[in-house]
Amino acid sequence: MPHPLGLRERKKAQTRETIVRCAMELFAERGFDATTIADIAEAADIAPRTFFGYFPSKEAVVFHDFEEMFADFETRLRSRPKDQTAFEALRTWIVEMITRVEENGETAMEDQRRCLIHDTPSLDAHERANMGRFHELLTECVAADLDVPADSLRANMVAAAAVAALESLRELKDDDTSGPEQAIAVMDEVLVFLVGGLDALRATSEAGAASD
Amino acid sequence: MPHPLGLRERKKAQTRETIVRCAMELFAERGFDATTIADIAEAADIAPRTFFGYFPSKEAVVFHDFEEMFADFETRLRSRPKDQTAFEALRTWIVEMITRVEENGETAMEDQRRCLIHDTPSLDAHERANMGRFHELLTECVAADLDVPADSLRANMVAAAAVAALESLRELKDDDTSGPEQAIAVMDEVLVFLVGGLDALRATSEAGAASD
DNA sequence: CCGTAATTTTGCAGTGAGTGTGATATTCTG
DNA sequence: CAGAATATCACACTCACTGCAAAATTACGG
Repeated sequence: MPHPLGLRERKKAQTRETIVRCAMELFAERGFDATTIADIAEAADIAPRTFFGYFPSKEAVVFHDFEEMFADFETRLRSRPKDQTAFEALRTWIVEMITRVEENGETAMEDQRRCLIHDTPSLDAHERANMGRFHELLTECVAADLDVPADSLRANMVAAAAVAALESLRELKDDDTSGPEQAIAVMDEVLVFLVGGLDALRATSEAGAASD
Repeated sequence: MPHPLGLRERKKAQTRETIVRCAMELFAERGFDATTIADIAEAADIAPRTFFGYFPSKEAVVFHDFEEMFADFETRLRSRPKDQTAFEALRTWIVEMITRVEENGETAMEDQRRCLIHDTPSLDAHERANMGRFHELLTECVAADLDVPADSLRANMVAAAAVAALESLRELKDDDTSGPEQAIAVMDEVLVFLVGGLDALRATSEAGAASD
């Protein structure tokens, strides 16, 4: 048993990577909309029909690692120790994510991808849908932390601010030498904001209850 | 001069309304994806090609009033009195919007539209892109209010929470007899949260500056 | 090493959104 | 009512994406 995976699995993984690499190169060269499936297939040396055996749509190539990433986050979030808040879990995860990207020297690639997404409307919409999933998941867990219903406004706001910070981190990264330090600083700032806001809400609701 | 608008303009407006009405009926009956442009064209008694003279895409029909709405909000926001915050302008606008919809008895139609958007991925993505425009605009104006750069984290968070409230309002509306009162209550809660959060940030930055 | 079953790749035909173009019909202007 | 402006339409096209069945590839038992 010399191989951890059979020939089939290895070839599939390899083809998938080839598709991603070729597609991203073409997108960078001539833009997302100006690149056809046929172009990608030719560059990756596969039949156009085969592309759809690997990805359900052209957009999916750009977000090829999202499902994995999201699943990882969800697992960590749901299996976090009882004394850890959802926000803390998010912070830890983000720091690890950034560290990993920098270790692998993928910063340039990530930047390029962000630009592509930013100036292609259909990709931008897709990205927002992805962020929406983060938002939903976070709302649910934040609600549990705060011991309020999952559709409550404050859980929703807290999650929204956290997601905003996440987006803000992406834009910040190409500014200068980032490292995880800046991310930590940002998340700390968010935490102060959220705790302050929640305290204020608690204060007014207590005052309201006292005056009743 | 018996007519405020020429025959042409009137006919165009009428056709546009017919398209919207027919399309929304079909969407409600058989779903968005199961309805083709050809179906809509037949129902509205126009040529399929003519549809695209009125709307750039099938999705655009569902959001037929967004551009107008957004432009209205932007105007109000940018021309608001100097002593009014962006958040106050948002609150006023929302209350007017809700009041108008209820006066016209369009609540049922709005609900139906929300459902359609919610369970059609492509529409959901489009909706999120629209909300993104609100977010950007609000971020810019909130930043001006707070006297911080437009790409600063706190302006972004404040705007994100405000947008979250906006979304939260839509889901809340079909619960029971809503009226503008609930919207006002929600916005007040958001305001408490935001002010509390911002105060906390100010407090820590002052403490940090003092300890330096 | 070989046959066969499982799986992957591929070609082909088709649906549906959206665009460019030029002809035809309608409305506006003088 | 003639002619300019504009709206509608038919036609042909590109491209994303799907279903299907044949062909190629890989895995496995003997």
